[in-house]
Amino acid sequence: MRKTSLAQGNTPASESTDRKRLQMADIARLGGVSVATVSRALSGSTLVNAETRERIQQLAQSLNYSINLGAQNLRLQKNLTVGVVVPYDAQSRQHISDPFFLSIIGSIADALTDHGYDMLLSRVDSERLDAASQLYDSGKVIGVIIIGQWRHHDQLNQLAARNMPLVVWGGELPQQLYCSVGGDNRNGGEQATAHLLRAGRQRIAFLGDAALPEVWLRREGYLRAHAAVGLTPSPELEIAVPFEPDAAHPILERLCASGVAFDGVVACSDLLAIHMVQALRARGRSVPGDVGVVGYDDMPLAAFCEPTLTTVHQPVLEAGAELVAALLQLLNGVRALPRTLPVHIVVRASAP
Amino acid sequence: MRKTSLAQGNTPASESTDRKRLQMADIARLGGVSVATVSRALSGSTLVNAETRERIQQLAQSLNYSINLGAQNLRLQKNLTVGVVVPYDAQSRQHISDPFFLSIIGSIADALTDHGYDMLLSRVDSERLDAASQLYDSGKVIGVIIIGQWRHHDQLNQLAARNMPLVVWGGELPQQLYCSVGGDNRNGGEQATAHLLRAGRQRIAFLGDAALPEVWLRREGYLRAHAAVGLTPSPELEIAVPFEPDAAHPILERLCASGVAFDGVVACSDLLAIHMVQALRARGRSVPGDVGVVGYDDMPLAAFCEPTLTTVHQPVLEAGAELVAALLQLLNGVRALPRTLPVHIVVRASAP
DNA sequence: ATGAAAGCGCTAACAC
DNA sequence: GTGTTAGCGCTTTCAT
Repeated sequence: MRKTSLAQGNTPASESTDRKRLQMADIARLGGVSVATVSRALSGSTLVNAETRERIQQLAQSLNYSINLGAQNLRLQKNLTVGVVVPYDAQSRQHISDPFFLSIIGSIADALTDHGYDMLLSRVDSERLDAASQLYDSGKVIGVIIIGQWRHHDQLNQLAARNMPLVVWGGELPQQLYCSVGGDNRNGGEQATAHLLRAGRQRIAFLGDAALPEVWLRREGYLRAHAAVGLTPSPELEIAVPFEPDAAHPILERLCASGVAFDGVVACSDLLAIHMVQALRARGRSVPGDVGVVGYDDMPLAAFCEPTLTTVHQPVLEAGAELVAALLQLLNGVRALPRTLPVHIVVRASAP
Repeated sequence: MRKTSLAQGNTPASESTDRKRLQMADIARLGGVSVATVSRALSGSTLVNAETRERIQQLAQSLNYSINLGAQNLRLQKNLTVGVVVPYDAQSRQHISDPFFLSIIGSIADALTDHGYDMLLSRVDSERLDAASQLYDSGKVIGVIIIGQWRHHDQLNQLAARNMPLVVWGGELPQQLYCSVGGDNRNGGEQATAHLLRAGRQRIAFLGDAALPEVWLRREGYLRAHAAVGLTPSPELEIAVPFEPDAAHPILERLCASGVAFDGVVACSDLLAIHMVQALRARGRSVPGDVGVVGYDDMPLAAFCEPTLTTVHQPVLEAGAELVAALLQLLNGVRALPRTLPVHIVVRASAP
């Protein structure tokens, strides 16, 4: 055990060069006071003489000293770091790339910053969402925001049951123990579908993996919109497509080649919509002439694609704010109810 | 001072409900051994009896116990968290929204995850990049990656001088004390400009804020490409435009309305390029007919815009990996040299 | 108004 | 092989 109580000893191992970090004992020595006084001075305590306080603060500042937050947190049992978990697809080891995901991360970062929290960005296997608990159990973060429910509503429920503060971006499901915040997927799916039906389209394909709750809900909207006009869509029009473009593309091409007839498409992301347009045009079918395509998310570039995308707008900025607000509630021991944010269709060229 | 050495006391304040966190003492008590043994067992030490080790590990696992990393880090003087700083524009308080930025965050997240590091995402005022040092001084992170140099090469140099492990995404500048990783901006600007010149365009506008080093370098390429064919671009063709679309748009419109003649545009981001196309078309000028437009970044959607964008491709995935690799080098006490990654133009419809 | 000392949850040197 | 104990950098009670 090293004896030097002052931070003079070279930091061992790992920190190879002499990156000795300044600590309170150093400030105390230099200021000719005790660590206790430094601690009080830096926290602005009135217990310490105003003149001394001032002097110590200056000293610390001039040396770029910052209180070691690890130690402070340990002592104070506090922590201002929130974990934001972005699942990745284990099979494809796909990178975070969907513009919508990235936007929402940005908006969460902003909201957390506004409230003085730090954001620890973490990736976990989408099949093991419960791995997120490690962040919490190890005390690294005080709560977690997970982007998307993926296929594991069950795991999310278990996490919440362990009473880890948790908010999930996704759909509101029956018997849900965790707090979710999400767009109104059912209504979004319905609006998208109804829009196509109103335009006289009859055979509308649905692109998305209904094993994901959000997609499942959109599909319900899709069915409901059909029912509202006395139709039942043919099952062959429901195509299970993952969100990852690379994995999705061949499936879309197969669909176009399959001979299954359709004149409308409801895609569960703008990215899917764009790839669908590509696949269709590659086989000589026009959009929106032969087929009307509606996307989902209204990503920033949706208005600049070719064709400009008709799509269901999700309120990204509000999403970040709401996710964070809900988590803060939980941290205050207040029960946070799931929240469904309104969505609306934006009509552009891909499905006028 | 609370006396209970076992974690039975309710956690005070902030944690309102009884979210008492399990700790080593609890496992020790339940396992009928000392904390030291638990510590050794969980670290897989062979000093402890194999059977006991096994038993303690099971016990901990079954209770979802995870070692408190704050305490462990304090004791071990280690830390596996890297700060990733995304500056924001103070005036506009713009959100992170440029797809290129978001992509690079994603690629850094992946690279850090691959190396077992956590990523703390933090936003700072782009006029106070030196605020990033607080992350380091407070021991929250062991090193920092800053996205972009913005207007403060000087502040970055100061940070590096304090010998904080720092890597910056941006251009390589003379007298640079910090390690930068970036695309070859000079060459990128040159390729973009040369491409337009080759197509017979004569008056080429340059869109970007040359106060930013990366833009400055691209502008050098722009000038060099002109020089190579014996031209000197008119100064009125250099337009100082910020990256933020909302701030940029009016400037672009003013340019189009100004009567300044031009038949080509080199934009410093794809987003700017797209907005430029909009502004031009709004005034009845065609792209690429009347004006050829080249973007920068080759964001994922560049191939799907209208018109599809001719643009300078930046290697995003490689960028994340290189940034992280450089930081790891620094952490190992190895000097990391600035690195300039090759870029190449991708020719699409906006400037064939 | 200031300092000495205990302890936040953990690890490791030193006993036995 | 296991327990006892000191101490990582900080805050706060208690004594002065």
